[in-house]
Amino acid sequence: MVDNKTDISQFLNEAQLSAVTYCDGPSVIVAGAGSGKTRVLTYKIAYLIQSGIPAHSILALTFTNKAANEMKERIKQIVGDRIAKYLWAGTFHSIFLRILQYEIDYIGFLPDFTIYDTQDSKSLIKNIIKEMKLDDKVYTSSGVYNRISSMKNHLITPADYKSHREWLQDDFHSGKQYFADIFETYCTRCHEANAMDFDDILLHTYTLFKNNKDILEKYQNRFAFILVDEYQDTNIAQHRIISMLAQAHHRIAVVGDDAQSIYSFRGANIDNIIHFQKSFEDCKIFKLEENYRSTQNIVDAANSLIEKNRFQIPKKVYSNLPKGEPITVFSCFTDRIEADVVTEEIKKADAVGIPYSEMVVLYRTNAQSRVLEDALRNSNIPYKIFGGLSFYAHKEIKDVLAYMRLVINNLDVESLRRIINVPSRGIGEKTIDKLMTASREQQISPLDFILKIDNLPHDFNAGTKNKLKRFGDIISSLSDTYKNNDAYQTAEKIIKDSGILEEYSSNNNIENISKRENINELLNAIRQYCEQKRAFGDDNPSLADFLSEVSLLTDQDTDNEEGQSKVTLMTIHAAKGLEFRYVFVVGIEENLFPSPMCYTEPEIEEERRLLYVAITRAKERCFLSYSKTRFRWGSVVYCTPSRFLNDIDERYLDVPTSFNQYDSNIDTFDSDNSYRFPSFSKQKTTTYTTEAKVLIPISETDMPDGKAPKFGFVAGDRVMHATFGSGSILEIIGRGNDSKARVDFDTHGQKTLLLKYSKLQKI
DNA sequence: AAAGCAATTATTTTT
DNA sequence: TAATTGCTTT
Ligand SMILES: Nc1ncnc2c1ncn2[C@@H]1O[C@H](COP(=O)(O)OP(=O)(O)OP(=O)(O)O)[C@@H](O)[C@H]1O
Repeated sequence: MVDNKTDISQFLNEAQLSAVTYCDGPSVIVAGAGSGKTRVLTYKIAYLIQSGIPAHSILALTFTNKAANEMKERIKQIVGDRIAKYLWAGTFHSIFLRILQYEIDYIGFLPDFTIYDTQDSKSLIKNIIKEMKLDDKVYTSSGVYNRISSMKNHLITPADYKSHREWLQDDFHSGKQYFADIFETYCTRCHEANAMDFDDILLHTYTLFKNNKDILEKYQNRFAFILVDEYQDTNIAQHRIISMLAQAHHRIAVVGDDAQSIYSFRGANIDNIIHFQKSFEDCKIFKLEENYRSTQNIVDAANSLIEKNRFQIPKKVYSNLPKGEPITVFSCFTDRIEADVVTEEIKKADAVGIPYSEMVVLYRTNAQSRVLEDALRNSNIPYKIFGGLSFYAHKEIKDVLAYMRLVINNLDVESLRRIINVPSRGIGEKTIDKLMTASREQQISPLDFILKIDNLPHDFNAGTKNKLKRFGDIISSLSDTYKNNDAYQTAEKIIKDSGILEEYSSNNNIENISKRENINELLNAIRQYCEQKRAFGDDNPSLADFLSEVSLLTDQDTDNEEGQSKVTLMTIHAAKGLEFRYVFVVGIEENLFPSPMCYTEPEIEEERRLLYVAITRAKERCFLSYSKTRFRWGSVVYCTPSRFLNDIDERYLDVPTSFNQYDSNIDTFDSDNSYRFPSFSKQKTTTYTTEAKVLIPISETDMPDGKAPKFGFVAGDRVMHATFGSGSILEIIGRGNDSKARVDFDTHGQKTLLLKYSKLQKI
């Protein structure tokens, strides 16, 4: 190795090094968790650059943008900043979007097309179903959306669909004969609105390459080497595009682990990696067997779990790290106690010097985060949550973004629908429906119709017409602003002229303040974006670019590492590829994990893989817990331990002393469940019940009934309510979180209000 | 057209 | 529980 180059062999074991240096043809690494697959990919890129392949000729596809950036950072350290900068690294969606935007002349869309998110798509589908006067119980927007998405991920167009007799017959027999028509209309409408959904990004890339040989050749030549991480979670469309690109030179390296395939619900196809050899017959297969991440106990426990899957590529994974602690299992009486137990363990870990940022709590569904948050907050433990309601999912932010999208792309019907009456302009449902029909008759966009309304036939009354025209004027003048200004200036004017900020400035209640803060935060993000772009030499950062970046953010991408060290809360899906010293997996119960939506064996096996992924995120310690009761959909439900707990070899589990009087009761609920965890004979399990809670600090709200008068109101207090105005409290009904107040309002009479919602203020 | 209120009903993971 | 839908009143 030339001495001015970092010798990368020092960072790799033998097997890894041979995978890195093999460049004569296609290669695939199928290896277990923590064996260094991502590491191999990273160093392989560095190796390629060191061997003289320019960074701008290397395409690296990762599962999140964050992973791409981390990879880039590491490569910069090895080969230097200036070279690594030009590497093509990102998610499938973000890279392909860039290509589509660049090849805009060939894809039949106009520049600055909109990306519809799931909500937009579902809303469009809902409107189509309504227009076609179909039963929305038979055709649910989610059901239709999922089916359309699945079709697109299999590269099936409406025309293809309609030529498949079998599918049409199946639809007919299941009473959904109009699905094909909805599918077709949906695609037409998206195109008319100059919009693409997530799946279209892949689909249109595929068609672009398929229909334009010269363009395909251009990218085949540009990408002299292609590398893909997490290949087990690619779908058919992605696999086909990658195959096309690599067809010319066969310089492709993919890595993955079939045991970690957890995204089949959005089209991921495990066969892509299992049968990679079919697409590239000369492909070389590498195996990595040593896990560098986790202790032996964690690796062995995970292996014993995944062994129970019938469909898998058998593989060895071992660890040479210390044996470590066994995996601890907690049995808890309620979900709240479970959260307290986890909180306690987090405190203990903190006390022995584990930083919060090295701890993660993983769960199956986002809804489970609530109890955990409460427990952590009560103990003043800093935490951050991924997923669920992200910043960009807030109503006020989505509204502002919709304005931006409409201003950028005047054809974007979904955005127009969303904000034509936000803030309230007296344009209601009837008017919108009429506008849609009329504009479709004229074959122009609704906005265009409004702008030309004086010269077009219509039956709006003068008042409504003026309201529409005023809205049209706002948008068209903002569109002019957009053409001549940068992202920040445009955004600022949109927020002002749309009237959104004003709407939330009318009164200073807590919600309005937080909405204003959010809007300002959005402005800040845009300003930062502009500064960043300018630093990279882009003089005129456009709002459109900001929007497309934002629409393809993954949950992990929204992490900003500044500030204090925090415990992470996320779903297992979101934790893909990450690692933490301490991992807590909660809610390992039947009807939750595995999800009650899974019936078939392949579905159950995917859930098992999900637990495998969860456990293998842990470096040092892993805690699994389940609860015997859980608060769900407003009532208490009884739960039994997940069958997966029985799949893990006892030898690697630490299940401390059992005592628990509740077992006998609860067991009667599921006497037919042969998998039941506490059922295996001398299995010892600690159940944390309220009685056992001496071990656990009892929070104020968890006390049986001595709940503090949480809201601090007593009869006789004078109070103020946002809508009813001032009044006097007549009595307080109940205690604690669910207490109500009967209030005699000066102008609105008597009302009974739940204190936790009513936001009463003492005056 | 909009706001307020009562009734209903859904239950997973995400680019 | 929370979000949505449908109904009633202004
Ligand atoms: N040869 C090695 N020497 C030291 N550490 C290593 C080596 N190989 C991998 N590691 C470390 O092991 C951990 C797991 O590596 P990596 O994330 O690349 O594995 P992976 O196979 O991609 O895992 P997963 O499939 O779970 O995402 C990382 O912390 C990495 O730094």
